[in-house]
Amino acid sequence: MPELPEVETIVRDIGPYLTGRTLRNPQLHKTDVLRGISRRRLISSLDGQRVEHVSRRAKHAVLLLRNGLRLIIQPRMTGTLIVYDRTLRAAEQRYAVLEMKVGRRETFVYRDVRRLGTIHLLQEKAWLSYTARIGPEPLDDTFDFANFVARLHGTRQAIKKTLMDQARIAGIGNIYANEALFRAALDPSRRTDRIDRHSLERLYRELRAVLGEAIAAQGTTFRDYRTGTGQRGSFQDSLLVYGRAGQPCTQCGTHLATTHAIDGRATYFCWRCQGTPS
DNA sequence: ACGAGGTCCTGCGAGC
DNA sequence: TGCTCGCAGGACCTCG
Repeated sequence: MPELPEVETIVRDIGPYLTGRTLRNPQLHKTDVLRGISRRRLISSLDGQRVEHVSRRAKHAVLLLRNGLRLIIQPRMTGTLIVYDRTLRAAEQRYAVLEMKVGRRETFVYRDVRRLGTIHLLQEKAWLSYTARIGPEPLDDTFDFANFVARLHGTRQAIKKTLMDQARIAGIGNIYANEALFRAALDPSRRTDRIDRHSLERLYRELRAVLGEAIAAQGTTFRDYRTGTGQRGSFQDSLLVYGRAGQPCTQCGTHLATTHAIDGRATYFCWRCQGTPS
C-alpha cells in the first residue's frame, strides 16, 4: 500500500527512465481510475509528449509533460508503477491499467489489481489548487517541530487519524502512523489536543525517522507493492508493530494487540508501552 | 467539529 | 469441489 516512502522509492526508480523520454502508444485498459478526464483526451494528451520531470507529492507520482500538463497517478492500495526494459510477461500485463512505450524497449506500466488508484491530468492552475489541499511534506527541511504542532492543532480526533489526514500532513498512511506512534510510545487513540509537548516532540522525531528509514529500505512490501523496477521493498523486516498482532513487543515482550476502533482501520499497538486506547 | 457508515474494486481465505 | 461471504483499505462522500 504505497505511502510516502513507497511512492518516493517508485519515483526515484522510474525518474531516470522517464525524464527526457517521449511517451509513445499509450494504452488505457481500464477507465474507472480516471478522474475528470476522458480516455480519448488522456490518450491524445499523452501520446508523443516528452516527460520533463518526475516527482512525488504526498502519495502521488507526478509526471510533468512538455505540454505543461501533469500526469498524476495515485497508486493507493494495490497500484504499482514499473518501468520494464523488456517485453511484459502475461502475469505483468494482467491488471495493467495504463501502459506506454518510453524508449526502444522500455515500457512504463501502471498496474492496479483493485483499481482504487486514480489518474488525473491537470493544467498548471488545477495542479496548484490540487496540491494546495494537501498538507506539507513531513520530510522537507522547512517542516520543523513548530510546523508539526501547528498542523496538528485544533482537533479532538484520535492522533492516529489526525496523522493520516492528508490535509494536515502529506503522505502518512496506516503502516507508518502505527509505527511512529509505537516508537513515540503514544496511544493511537489519544485525543490530539491532549498530547503534551514532550510526547509531540517524540512523535515528530520518530515520524520523520521511520519515514526516512523506510525510504532507505525501499519501502514496505506486504503484498502488492513493488519498487519502480519491480523489486520488493525490505522495510517489512523492520516493522515493530504493523501486522504483528499476537507477537511479543520488541520493547517489553507483551503480546501486541490490534483493534479497528479508530476510524475502522487496523491499529496495532502495545498495551504496556503505549497505554490503553480509550 | 466529529463519528459512523457507505462507496469504489478484486483476490483471498474461512466456512459450509 | 464449489459456492457465498467478509475482509483488506485510502480517499471521499453523506448523514445525524
